[in-house]
Amino acid sequence: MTGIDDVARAAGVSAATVSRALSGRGRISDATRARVRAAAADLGYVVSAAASALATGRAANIGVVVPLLDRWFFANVLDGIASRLTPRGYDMTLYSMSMDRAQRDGVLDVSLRRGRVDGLIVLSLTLADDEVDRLLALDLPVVGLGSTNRRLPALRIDDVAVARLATEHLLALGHRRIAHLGAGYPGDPGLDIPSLRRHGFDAAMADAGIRDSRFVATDFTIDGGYRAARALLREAEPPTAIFAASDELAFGALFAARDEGRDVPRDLSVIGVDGHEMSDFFGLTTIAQFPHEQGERAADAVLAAVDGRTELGELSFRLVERTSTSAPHGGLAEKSGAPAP
Amino acid sequence: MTGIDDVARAAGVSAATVSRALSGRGRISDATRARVRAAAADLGYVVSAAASALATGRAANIGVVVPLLDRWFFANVLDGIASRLTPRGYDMTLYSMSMDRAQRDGVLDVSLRRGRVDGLIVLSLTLADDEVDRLLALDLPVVGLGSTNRRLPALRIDDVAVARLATEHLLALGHRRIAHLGAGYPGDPGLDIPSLRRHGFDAAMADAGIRDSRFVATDFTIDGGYRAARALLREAEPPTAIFAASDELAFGALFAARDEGRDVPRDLSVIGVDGHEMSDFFGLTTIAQFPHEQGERAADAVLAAVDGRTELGELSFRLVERTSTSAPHGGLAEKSGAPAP
DNA sequence: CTGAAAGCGCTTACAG
DNA sequence: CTGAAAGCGCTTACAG
Repeated sequence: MTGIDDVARAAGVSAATVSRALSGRGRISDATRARVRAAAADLGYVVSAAASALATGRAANIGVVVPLLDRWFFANVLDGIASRLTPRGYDMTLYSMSMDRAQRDGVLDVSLRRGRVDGLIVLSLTLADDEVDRLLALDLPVVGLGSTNRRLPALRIDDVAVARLATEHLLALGHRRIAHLGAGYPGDPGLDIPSLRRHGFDAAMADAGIRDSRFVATDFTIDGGYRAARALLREAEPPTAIFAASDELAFGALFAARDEGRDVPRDLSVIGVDGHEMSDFFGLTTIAQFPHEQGERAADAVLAAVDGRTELGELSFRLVERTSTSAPHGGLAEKSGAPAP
Repeated sequence: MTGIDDVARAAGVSAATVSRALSGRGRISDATRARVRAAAADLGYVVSAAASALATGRAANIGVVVPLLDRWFFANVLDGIASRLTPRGYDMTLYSMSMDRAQRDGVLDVSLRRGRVDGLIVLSLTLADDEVDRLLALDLPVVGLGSTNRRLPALRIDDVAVARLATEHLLALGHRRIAHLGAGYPGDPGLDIPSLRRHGFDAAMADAGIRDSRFVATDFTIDGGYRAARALLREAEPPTAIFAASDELAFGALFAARDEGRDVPRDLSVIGVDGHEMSDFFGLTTIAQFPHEQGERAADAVLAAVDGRTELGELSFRLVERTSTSAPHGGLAEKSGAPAP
């Protein structure tokens, strides 16, 4: 590998000068800088990550803690993060926090303590309290995204408002028997995303004077949504509308409706959350959020944090109406307000 | 940060001994090793990645070059890779090769030359010839996966056989008017995956004595499949079956059939390639491959390559029949061989 | 503006 | 089996 001394020799200067010319730090004459850069480009020299990291204490690398790596939402966030990190010379190292206890411990107690990263973006939804402690003890700038825990500095969406918006959309259409598909974590303080969405749902229903709302906890997968919705549709008095806490859950509900012979939206309205790339094909009404942009903002935020600045804030969302929601079939009597279309 | 000297002091030995005790390299007494490890655990000491990399020349990190980061297939491969790397103490750094020329150059000429990784897994489908040159010039162990270029050592699936299997499935059902949805790269040597699949398709059709097969090039997305299939279905003599080169293309074809009022499989049979997590819900017949397992094998292969060993080989695939394929409607006359079911 | 030299935190021949 | 010391390839006060 060609090293800094090779470049110094080629440019007729010292290694110190090469370092200054390439990093842009310290004073150096324009002529020298140009000569050194030309020599470096010529030799295809690139500063060694390890040596530079050791000397400066900066790794030029951001760690991203991800939950399972295989969900659509996270793939898009990652792409957004990469798009902002690369141009600024940062690499991105992934740390997968699976369900396996030993694995999680390894990430928290070993991998992340190797000093390989300057900052962390945490995408993991479900961190135990002691895991948050250990994350914070790393003493690394951290930015949570979609984070469940209030103790983590994070970029957040107003999940209560998201759920309210979705529920009120259904209520405005005239639905009264509305079921919510989400998740429930035992022993949770109730401030995680699924809980917040459930709160928003409950609040909207309460405001509408409806007491008997249904909630079903399942996992955030198509299959989870499928099983939960299928069970609901087989009840004596099935809901006329489902508010699913994610688009993937909603897809499952759509497939369930199909397999139970229900027409959407005539027999069942379905609304999701995410703005999944496939939601348009399903005609799914959803509360869209923007994962790619969220990734970009998270990247900017960690980089700011690495420089000692704070750059957090709220993330945006938007109702996207499509064909999976309408007034309940034969339910005009239930509908207060606007006349049927 | 607690360093090696802190541990040495705590254990009453030298830094050299601590290093040996923790790395497992070099001879050391069991008692000393145990004492040192206890002290390290006690202090929460973890070897600095930068210092260790600089001293040994090994980064304990594998780079993964990915195309866009937002396709289902790659997300699963990544998960598979991570599952094998982490337990062996390796981290995984992602390098996104987008469509942007400057970005790709940055990855090849700068990021990957920083010495941050010991080996590379290349998932990128479309590398130009000079990009492969530069990749090879890195002088790093490389393992391609789903790789387009024959000059890259890679784990491969027999794409010609995959396409043959899919096409022959359709032929065996009695289809004659079969269209293939794939991709075409201009100026390509014809050994990339889409081309190989097309070759397999052509060969199977030729063997069946069919000369007028249709091929449509589009991009490997749901939307690409949707647009291509929709156009096909509007032709005067639409195909009775579509072989899509990926499940996402196939999903698009399924949505197109729906929007054109065609029943699947009565009016149109559709077969894909991948075994996408949603294919089951769509009832999509497909040639399944196993991305998670492929990721695991790729990880094992780079790690072997880092140690100077070669561990490549062929990847497996399997026909999974579901409800999107059947004999063509009213097409029994066309069917040669077995009687109708 | 530029160079010599110390130092970043480990690892590993080399001695013993 | 263990320690002292050189060295990995940079960066950055410190002089000049």
